[in-house]
Amino acid sequence: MKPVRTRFAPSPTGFLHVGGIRTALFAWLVARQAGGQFILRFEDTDKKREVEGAREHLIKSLRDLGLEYDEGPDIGGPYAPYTQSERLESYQRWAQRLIEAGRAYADPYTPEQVQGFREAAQAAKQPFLYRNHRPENPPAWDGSQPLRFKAEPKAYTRTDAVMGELTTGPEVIDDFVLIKSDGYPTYNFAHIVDDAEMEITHVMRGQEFLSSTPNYLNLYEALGLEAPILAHLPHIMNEAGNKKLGKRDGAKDVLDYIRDGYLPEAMINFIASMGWNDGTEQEIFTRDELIAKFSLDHVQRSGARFDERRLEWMNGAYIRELALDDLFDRVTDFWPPEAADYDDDYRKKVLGLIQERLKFFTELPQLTTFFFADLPLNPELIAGNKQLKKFDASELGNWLEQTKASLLDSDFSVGDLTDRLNALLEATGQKPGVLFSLIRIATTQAPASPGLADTMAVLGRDRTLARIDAQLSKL
RNA sequence: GGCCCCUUCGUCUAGUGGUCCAGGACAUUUGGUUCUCAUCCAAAAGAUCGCGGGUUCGACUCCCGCAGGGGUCACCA
Repeated sequence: MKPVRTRFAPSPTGFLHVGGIRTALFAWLVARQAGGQFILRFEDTDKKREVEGAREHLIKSLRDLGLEYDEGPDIGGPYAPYTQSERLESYQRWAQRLIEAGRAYADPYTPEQVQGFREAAQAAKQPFLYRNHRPENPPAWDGSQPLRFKAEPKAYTRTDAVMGELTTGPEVIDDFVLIKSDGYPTYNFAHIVDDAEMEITHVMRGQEFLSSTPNYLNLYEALGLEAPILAHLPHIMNEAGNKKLGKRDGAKDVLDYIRDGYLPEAMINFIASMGWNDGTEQEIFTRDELIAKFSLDHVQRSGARFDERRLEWMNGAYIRELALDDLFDRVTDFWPPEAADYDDDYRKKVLGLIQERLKFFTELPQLTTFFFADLPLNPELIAGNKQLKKFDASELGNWLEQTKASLLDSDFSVGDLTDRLNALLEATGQKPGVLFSLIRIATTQAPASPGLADTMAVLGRDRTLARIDAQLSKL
């Protein structure tokens, strides 16, 4: 049996959003599961649309998400080059065969003429078919005109690895352009040649190619090639669910998610779960589990909406499972500037306290700044607290004084702090909802914070007492 | 407009003729976990399985029609 070889073949026209990365992911999973190869190929046959820096960006996206490829433009491989603009002789060679077999011909019309045909068809509410205008005696192809495929329209019934059995009639088969007048092949031609030469066994691509597939099948036959296994993936829709996710309406670059502190493994898990599941109730899959359990025939046929809240939940779930040291290494670039003055040991203690609250890393500053710097006193925290606003300043001040007195000779271990806090409850006769709220606000000035004793233990005696004093002076 | 594909809780989905008056997860709501936020635990609410016909003893599951949505009809991929 032939080794499984899959490819991801983007055009360097921009960044990768979740839809694009999912296509890459599924292809990667199929290859890894079979112990085969995953290949990156650049389809840069439209020079007008090319975007500067897109290649590097695409490569970085795959790398950062851990979708390593075995052959590609930057690392080479046995079928190099992996960039279509460097493979022009191949396309010429295959095109020549087609011409000799009478299956390709020069398009004698001007673009305006073809556009005229198209508009006429549109006006008549008919689909446009170039072959209705197929020239009887086309000129010899000299490279200055587009080279067109001479199709042999027929019906097809084929099996798609995801969509199942698909049927179309001859009316969808047309004479499409093989090689453009600028000398570059079209996607339609180039991908077929490349996939064949690179011995690709499975083609994963978006559903938008479903309707052109019969044309490709016709070309495979003309070329004497066997078509690879085809898998058309349903679209990922935008949040409103009314169209396929696209860069135009705000689809985010996957690298932006990484920059915001989403974990690659969570991204991968989440993206895989849009349109695929293993038939059980499992939601969280490690990379290795995905590789082991993935199957194209469990891929959904309908489109899925992209729900960022679910991604947040999953990322938080992954963060919680991380060993503290691992998490610490990953958040290096996300600390608030105030943290610069503190050593790793202190930061790690802080991180340990907020780990279960963190959904993505850019939240780190809002969750931790008060551990590193004194926040300005916020009177609203007390005035807006439904438990505390009932009491007047002298009562609150009195409790804070008692707290201070008790804390003075604490060793500030979590255990001792807890004991003293509990004793304070007795001494003041107040409920934790009142006393602890007051102390928590005084010592953090933050709307939310980890447990009181834990927080004070990390803050330490000097800072805790100073903050209580500060609160006292402003009651 | 032609052709193709799709259609289960708000969202992601399980479900391949009976075990489904439909299960899980996210989100939402409520309660508990000595304060807040979060975690965790428990619970609630949430889908007449797009609609209408068949087939069958029996259909979310099979067939037909319709509707809605998406895609495609480029010298873009």
